[in-house]
Amino acid sequence: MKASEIRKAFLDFFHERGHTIVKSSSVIPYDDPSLLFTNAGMVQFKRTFLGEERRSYIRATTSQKCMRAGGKHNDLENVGRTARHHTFFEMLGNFSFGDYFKKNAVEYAWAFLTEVMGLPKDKLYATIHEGDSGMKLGPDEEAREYWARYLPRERILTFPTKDNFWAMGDTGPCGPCSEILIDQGPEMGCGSPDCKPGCDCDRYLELWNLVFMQFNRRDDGVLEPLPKPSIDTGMGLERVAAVLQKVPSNYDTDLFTPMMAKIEELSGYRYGTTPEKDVSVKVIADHSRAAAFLIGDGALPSNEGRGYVLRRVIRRALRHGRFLGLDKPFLSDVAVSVMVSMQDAYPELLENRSFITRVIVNEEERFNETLDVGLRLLQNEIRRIQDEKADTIPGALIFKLYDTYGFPIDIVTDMARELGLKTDEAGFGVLMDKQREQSRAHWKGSGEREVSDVYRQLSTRGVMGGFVGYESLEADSRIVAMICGGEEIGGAEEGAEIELVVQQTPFYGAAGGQVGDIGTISGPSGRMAVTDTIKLPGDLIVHVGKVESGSFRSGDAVHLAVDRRARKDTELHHTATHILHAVLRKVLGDHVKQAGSLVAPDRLRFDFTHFAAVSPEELEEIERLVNDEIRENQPLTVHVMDLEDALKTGAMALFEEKYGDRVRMVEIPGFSRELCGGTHTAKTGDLGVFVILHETSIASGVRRIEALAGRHGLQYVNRQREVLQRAAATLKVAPAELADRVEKLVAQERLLEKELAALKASLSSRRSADLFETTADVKGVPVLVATIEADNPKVLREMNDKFREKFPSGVAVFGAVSGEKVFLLAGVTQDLTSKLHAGNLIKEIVKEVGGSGGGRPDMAQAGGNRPDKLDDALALAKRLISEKLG
RNA sequence: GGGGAUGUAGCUCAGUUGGGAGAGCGCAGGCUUCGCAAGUCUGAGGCCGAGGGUUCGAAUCCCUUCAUCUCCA
Repeated sequence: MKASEIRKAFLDFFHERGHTIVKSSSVIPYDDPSLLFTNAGMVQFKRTFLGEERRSYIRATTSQKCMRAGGKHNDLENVGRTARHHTFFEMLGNFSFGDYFKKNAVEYAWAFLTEVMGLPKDKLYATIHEGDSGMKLGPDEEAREYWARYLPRERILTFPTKDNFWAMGDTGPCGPCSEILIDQGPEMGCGSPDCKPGCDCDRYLELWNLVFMQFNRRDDGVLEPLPKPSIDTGMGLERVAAVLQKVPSNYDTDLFTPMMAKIEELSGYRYGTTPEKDVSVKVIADHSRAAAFLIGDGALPSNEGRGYVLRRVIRRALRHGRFLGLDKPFLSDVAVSVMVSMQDAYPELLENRSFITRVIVNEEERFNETLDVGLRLLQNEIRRIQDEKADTIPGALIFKLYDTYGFPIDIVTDMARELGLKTDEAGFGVLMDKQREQSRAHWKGSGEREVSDVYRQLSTRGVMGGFVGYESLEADSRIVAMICGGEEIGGAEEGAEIELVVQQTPFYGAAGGQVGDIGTISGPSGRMAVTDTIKLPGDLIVHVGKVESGSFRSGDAVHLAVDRRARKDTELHHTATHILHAVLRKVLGDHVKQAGSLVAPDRLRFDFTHFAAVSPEELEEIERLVNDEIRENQPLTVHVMDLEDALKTGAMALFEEKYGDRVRMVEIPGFSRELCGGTHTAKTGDLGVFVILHETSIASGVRRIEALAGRHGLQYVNRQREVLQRAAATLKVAPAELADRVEKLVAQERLLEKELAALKASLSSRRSADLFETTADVKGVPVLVATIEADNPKVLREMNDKFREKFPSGVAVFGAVSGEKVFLLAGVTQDLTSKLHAGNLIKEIVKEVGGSGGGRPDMAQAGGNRPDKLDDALALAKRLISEKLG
């Protein structure tokens, strides 16, 4: 049975049993900063399980894209070395949100595995939680009884908390779980005499984990039963496929063979001939899948967070490619085979083909740069080691190369072997462990987003403000909650800064780049200025502001009025953003994708993926095309429809948006279709004008355009004109001639500067010539000690230079007064420094003027703050010089 | 989240108890050449990432911050 058939059979099976088939969410969980990646099927339902979000269904089934790299679940280094470890994988799951519980979960799982998949009943085992005295829990007898309907009791095993109890965090939903294992026979096992279910080897393979979400763990650790227990299950597609296709490793399933074949083709290596090289093939196959999916879902290689994991995955694959003798860019080719083999289930990959391959190729090039830098350092160090007649590359060096410069260890060992050197890998290991230890010690846990408890409780209570702001900018409603300083309050007086939730509101809560509305809320006895509106998970719209006059009480009837002008200006910029997005794709190419956006009343900012700077010509064309579209004055239409239907129309959907089942599609007929929850103008002509302010780089592969529309656009143009007119008026020319005139002036100025410099030079050389006339002869050495005019030390240095030009051998001491400060400089030509050290000399004489200084033997500077004593200092200099030269 | 490293001319980099901002390549011009390459001479080009502090004086020391690279979690 092909993996794609298994995936489909699973979803169909649960669909027939009343489950809604839900699309896999992005592997990047944009609305959950506590998670690096989606690592299980339940991630997209987390808030539903917590009761903070309601869905239109109570049973769901998914095939979820998942990623695990690092952390407790998966060590990157294991990937490729075992039959089961992956970075990217697909998780099949069925979910019940307070609907069915253990009985059906067990029944469904059993029926699917034995009847649909046709697995042998006598080879299956089930495990249950054995209980935990610490949690005051007995064995999960309920689950045992349901399993006993299908399995003999000796094949129902009990496992302790660490294996069979699941929790989302230290507090919150948790419960026992139950796993289904299959005995694949002794030939798949480790051969150990005490091999039994639970053994780490592949004989008794864990197939499916059923989580019985039964309790809520309170802050004090007490487990209280949930009123509506839920079900969350997960079965790795790669595993089931391996079992059903009767192959020893996930890598032998049809999920991986296309990539494996591609790697064989590119490298000429035959899989199965050398165990170490097989590992490399598997690593590349796995990582190319992960890279393709991550980039497809909007991740880009970077130096932190998710992007860094992506970068590492790509680089690991490249390194393993090297082991197979692949030295030219190859990974994008393998990634294409991922896209092709996955096109039925995930067509979006192939649609993004040019973008994904480009990102990978780009990263291959950057990696080569990293290698070059490391290689240069390594070669320098090796030369030093050989000079010192040592024979070992120290662990500290290997560590530094790896830790600081990202230079792979295996390249170091390779080079060492070629040169007959040893490598201190033990020393490296020690430092590596230390680094790990240090990081772990400082680990403060994942930073769960600060949605304060108050709001969590509110959404649990079912409080959510309905949004009516698409149709109207004013509404009457009632206060359902007031919050101040993170606490729910019953009322607030004048001057209080509060947050307010009402039953329905015309205020748009910041989302999708569009900023929150401002405006006023008036009640029976008070008025509040709303300075921001935010939207929290669970569609909770919160008005932030200050009570301007009077007071408010929870439950008050209120009138809400959005600031019209600000909202209208914001809408212009939002519509402008859509037009810009479409135009960018037209001018620059389909690889352009929104990577961030800010829509404010006074400006818009649009970040997008693109690999080069946008040329001035392109920018001009972009600006022109946007304005053309504005003049078309097309009406915008908004359709509310099912997500699936919307996607079928080819509407643009963004990575970072989490869409509900019903979405708004904003359309400019024949020009742009985007899924968007924001607010827009009625017609494109409302924008009036569109002006690009500038285009910059914000990260590798990501560009940013800032622009203005409407009255702010006009204002900007006006301001430019004012500047132009002012400048033109100052120069008394017509604006059109300004540029020419400025160029002329600059040329003239340069000329004048040169003349001035020449004049100054001749003047000072005449002065210095006069000055140098006063040079004394001390024991045959020209010595000049003089006060000159200078307002900075640089003049003294120049004077010293001139002195040296005139006297190839000599001593000069210059002093100057500038305000409250004194500058001193002593110059001694090289041939005399053995007799007289300029630094020592200056240190002596500067004491007279109350300062300090120093320098080299041939040149030293100092400064003090007693100008009246300068003559004393110079007199001292003369004495000292005579002494030294004598 | 924790560590390490790097920001100096258009590019690649050097810059030694804190004491004149440099090299190579590239660029412009002169010489040479029928022309080009090469050679040679001359020249332009730097808030030494940003902001504070210490100091007579900071590219250099201290603090803060930004960007980039990299390892660990």
